[in-house]
Amino acid sequence: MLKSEKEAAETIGETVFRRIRQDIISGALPPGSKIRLEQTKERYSVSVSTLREILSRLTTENLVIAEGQRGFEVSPASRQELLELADLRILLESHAIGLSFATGDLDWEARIVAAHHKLSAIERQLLEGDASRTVDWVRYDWEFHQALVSACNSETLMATLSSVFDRFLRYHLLAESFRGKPVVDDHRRLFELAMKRDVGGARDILTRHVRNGTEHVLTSGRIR
Amino acid sequence: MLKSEKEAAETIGETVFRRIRQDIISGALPPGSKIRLEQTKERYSVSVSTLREILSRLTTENLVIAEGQRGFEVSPASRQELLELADLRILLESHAIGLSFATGDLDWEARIVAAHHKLSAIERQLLEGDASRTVDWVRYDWEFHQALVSACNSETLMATLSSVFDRFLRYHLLAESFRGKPVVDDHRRLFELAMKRDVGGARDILTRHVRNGTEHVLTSGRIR
DNA sequence: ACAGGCTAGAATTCCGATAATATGATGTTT
DNA sequence: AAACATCATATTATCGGAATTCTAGCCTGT
Repeated sequence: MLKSEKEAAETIGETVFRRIRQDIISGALPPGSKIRLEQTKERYSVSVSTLREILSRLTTENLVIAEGQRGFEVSPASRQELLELADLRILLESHAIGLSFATGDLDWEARIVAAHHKLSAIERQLLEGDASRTVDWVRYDWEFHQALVSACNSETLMATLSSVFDRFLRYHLLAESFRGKPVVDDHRRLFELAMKRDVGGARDILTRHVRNGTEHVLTSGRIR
Repeated sequence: MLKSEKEAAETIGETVFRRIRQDIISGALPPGSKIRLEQTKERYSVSVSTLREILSRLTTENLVIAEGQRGFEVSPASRQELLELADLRILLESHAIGLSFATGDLDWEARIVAAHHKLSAIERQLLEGDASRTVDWVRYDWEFHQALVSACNSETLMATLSSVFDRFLRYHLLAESFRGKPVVDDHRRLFELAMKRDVGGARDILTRHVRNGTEHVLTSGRIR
């Protein structure tokens, strides 16, 4: 988890991988759209081989679909998948919260305090109408939720949750609207409950948080 | 040449992907071992590009690790990961059992009956000492557990569970020994509880089932 | 020993070629 | 007009090889 010194060995594939993944999650590459290799390799300035490598990777976490001899396409968005992801996120994150709250030490608390501080600062700006910070908000939101579970002591759980979270996030970014004050309140409550190590309470808030978010995305009407 | 139709839709990459994945799970490619591209591409008769594509895919589910400019290696096995996988399997499969038991119809019951029939037939042979069937047992075991959750109605959950299951299975195959009668009894109980739609009971058995399996692997002494 | 540099081997990336397949247009039959 | 066959074009899947960069083992001189 310490990634200090030897970060220099970044390969092109790795970099572009993150870029494409980001573009899918953010909606820059819209759901269901065909990914033509010649065209896309220009866009990201990589060769076909490297591009295929990247797209292949993304198929494993279902952000991209590879069909027989028909190439790749961005995984389509469906109401059904959104509901499944919401369910899974609640399951995984609730579990992780239980583990994390039980063993978190002072460093863990500090991470949460810090993450919530940044998050709520951005949220204040958002509520005041400064929409330019939504990109930051997305990152800080994830970092806050990650901080909450960061003491769960299971790489595997964190990785799985992370993938589910990102795929869930894609639907929110497709809906293109910040849910507003209820979200901010949820985060504050989660923060307080974490400090009190109230697992049950946190789980309840989280569950509502995710379900309301899902509802919000669905009623925004951009998902079929 | 004539094209054999059913098989034509499969790409080489797909085929070899499954083969390599299988070889990792079965231990033919041992944990922690370096994967030299030139050498490995011979072994599976594919080009470097295709091989890299495949290995990249496997990194996403943590069966292979790609390190900076240092190539690929089979993900090492650790006591810690085994415990994490066990935990995650219990979490996911218990949840899926809840969903599945609630909505399973007659077809679902039939799938379980069929799967358990096959599984127990193999297990009888195994108990009588016919070790030649372990490969089949592994498949039928998974098919039985899959049948149990097959009515959970969540592709995402099934896919996640499937990956966790396989990675968990790798540890069992490394331990190289069938646990014997307790496993058979667990399966019979799970079968009966499924027919009775007893979610709580099934979850209890499953939890014990997985924990005992983990214990068995750990005491077999092949994992550091 | 050991620091530094050299070198053989690997990995990464790109490119061009080829065969197989899909797509779309065109024309023909019913 | 709908269904079907045929063919040209576009795209994919795969391969082998070349250029570049990085790694790791080895050598050498101190």
